[in-house]
Amino acid sequence: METDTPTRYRQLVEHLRTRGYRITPQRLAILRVLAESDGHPSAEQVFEGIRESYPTTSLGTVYKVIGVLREMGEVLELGFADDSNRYDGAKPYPHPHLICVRCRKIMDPQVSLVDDLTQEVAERTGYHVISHRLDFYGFCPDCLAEG
Amino acid sequence: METDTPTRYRQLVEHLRTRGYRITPQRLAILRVLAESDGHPSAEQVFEGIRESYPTTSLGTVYKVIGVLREMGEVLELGFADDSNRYDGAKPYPHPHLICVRCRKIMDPQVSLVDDLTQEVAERTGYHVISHRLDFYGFCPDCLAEG
DNA sequence: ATAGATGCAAATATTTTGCCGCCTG
DNA sequence: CAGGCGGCAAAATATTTGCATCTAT
Repeated sequence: METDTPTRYRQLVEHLRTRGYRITPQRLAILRVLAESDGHPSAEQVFEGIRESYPTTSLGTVYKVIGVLREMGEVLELGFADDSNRYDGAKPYPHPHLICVRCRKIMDPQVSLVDDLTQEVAERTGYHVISHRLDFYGFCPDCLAEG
Repeated sequence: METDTPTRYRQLVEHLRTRGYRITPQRLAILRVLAESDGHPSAEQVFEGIRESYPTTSLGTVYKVIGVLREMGEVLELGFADDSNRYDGAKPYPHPHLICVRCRKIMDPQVSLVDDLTQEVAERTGYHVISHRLDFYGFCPDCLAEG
């Protein structure tokens, strides 16, 4: 049910190639970070993660590649009012997020009621619901322990 | 259970006064727009709404007043990745939103399962959940009819 | 060989901040 | 009348775009 990191990485490369995009070292480095990250990195964080393996890549290129992946539906973009955008290339479909207000960690909770809630919204309003963005804010167990 | 517009307007004025903030014509105009709007206006839209009644107010002042209200918890800020931020001064507590992807209208669906979902998230993760942001995207009935 | 990608820098858009004169309390 | 507030403009931040050069195919 969960796609593992190496598989997801190869998947992303393959999808780009299939669509006729060129496979460059910069793109491979960016794809690896996006496939590996479970922490929902910002563009800046992807950029940092690439400096180690491929130091000459520019931030502009990171944005351009993310833009392509976003249009392809291979990356989920999470916008925040205060922070910069965060990206999820591991699970690019809508799913709930749980954000620690203290350490800013973002995790994916496993929940069963999402479909029920979505259906309730659709039935009560007459909308044709096609997507969602469900964020919960709170304190993670680690931060609760630390006080 | 719903606070009507005039009541909410007086409430906002009173809350500002109580906290020691000065009541100026500009602030009254901004508060009226925020209390009246059910459409979740942007700062720019609040600014436009004020030009009619109080043409000399500046956009900077709109941002400053919204900033004060946000810190007081009297306005809910909704950030979007692509769009500018939207503000809800009528119901400044967390609640689900339903956003039409065609006409960009934002409405508040009436749902019962939100608390259940929140509790499920908390129980399954050990987080202490304190807030949420629940957005559903789709086509509103009007846009469905128009094709 | 060539269309497309990179890198750099300038442009854009939104929100925040600084400062001075004015008005509320 | 004193300190907060409004208006204006500059600054700060995040992202997009333009263009010359380079490279994957």
